[in-house]
Amino acid sequence: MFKVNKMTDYAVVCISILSKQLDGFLNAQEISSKSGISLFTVQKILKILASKSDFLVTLRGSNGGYKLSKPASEILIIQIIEMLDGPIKITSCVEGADEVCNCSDLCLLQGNWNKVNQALIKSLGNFSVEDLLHTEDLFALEKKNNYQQILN
Amino acid sequence: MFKVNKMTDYAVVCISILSKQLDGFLNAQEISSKSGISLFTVQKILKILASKSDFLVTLRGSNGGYKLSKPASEILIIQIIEMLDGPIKITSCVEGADEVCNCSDLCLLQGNWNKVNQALIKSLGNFSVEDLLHTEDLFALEKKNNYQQILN
DNA sequence: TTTATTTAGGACTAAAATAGTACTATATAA
DNA sequence: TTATATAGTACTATTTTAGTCCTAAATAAA
Repeated sequence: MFKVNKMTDYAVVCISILSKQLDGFLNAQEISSKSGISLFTVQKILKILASKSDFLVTLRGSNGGYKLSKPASEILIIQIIEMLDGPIKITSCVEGADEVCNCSDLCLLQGNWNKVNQALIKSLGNFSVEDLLHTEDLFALEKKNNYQQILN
Repeated sequence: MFKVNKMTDYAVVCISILSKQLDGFLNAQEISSKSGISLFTVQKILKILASKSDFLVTLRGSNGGYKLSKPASEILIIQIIEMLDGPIKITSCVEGADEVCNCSDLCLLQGNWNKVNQALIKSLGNFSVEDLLHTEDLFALEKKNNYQQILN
């Protein structure tokens, strides 16, 4: 199925919990308790985010843990997907894909999935973690984030 | 990684080969030869498409095979993805997903991935198989297919 | 300085999804 | 009647993802 992995889903949950913590650090155990996600999984995800992102501050030792250095509105869903799921490449025919296209030079479509891929990246780029915390009118959201900037 | 399966990719190749055949049927063996995709795989994909789609005509027996009943410009990529990959559900938290959300009532985001999912579906809905056969300017393509119909 | 605490990094195992192959039944044209 | 080609389904192998665990390093408090 066409989907991101569960880690990405969990990551968004962890980040939204952190976004509600305004002072001090939250440790992995606390995030696990608040989210219902297993401690092992929370640790794994936060380790990856801490090493790859620029929005997570960590502190070891007593009273240590994690905190955000940016508001949830500035953390994009697509960043999280790329950190936990790798780059967005809808098929192996997309430009820059690691694998060699199975159809080699017989493939009629070489490179053209790239158009679809670019459209998906643009779409995903419209959503921040904050956007997932509230139910808003979809059209209003897209118009605000996307259509205006492209058409102006 | 966030991607559709290889079957979808192969399917688009098969359909584009069929779209170039204006008269009569092409059988699985011929499509396999023209595409470089293994015969088993071609057979598997065309069987699925034939049973689920409304654009593929089949004929058994000598000189049988497959032909399209629609031009490639009327066959959408999203239809192929849904036939071979199942419905597009970016995470298990999306409305109508089979699985129960792992975070249960602790999940802050219940249902809100749906916004992202709808945006992806809208994006994918802009592309036909025909669109993948030619290299066009992406902006022109999106403007033609999408923005006008939404903003008018 | 020592100890308890907490993250960092990596390795390993289990589970799930995908890809690939094969077999039998059915339909069709020659 | 026979050769041909798809339909439907089942099975196996491979790959990917999810989940668990272990040791090292850093930090704060005792």
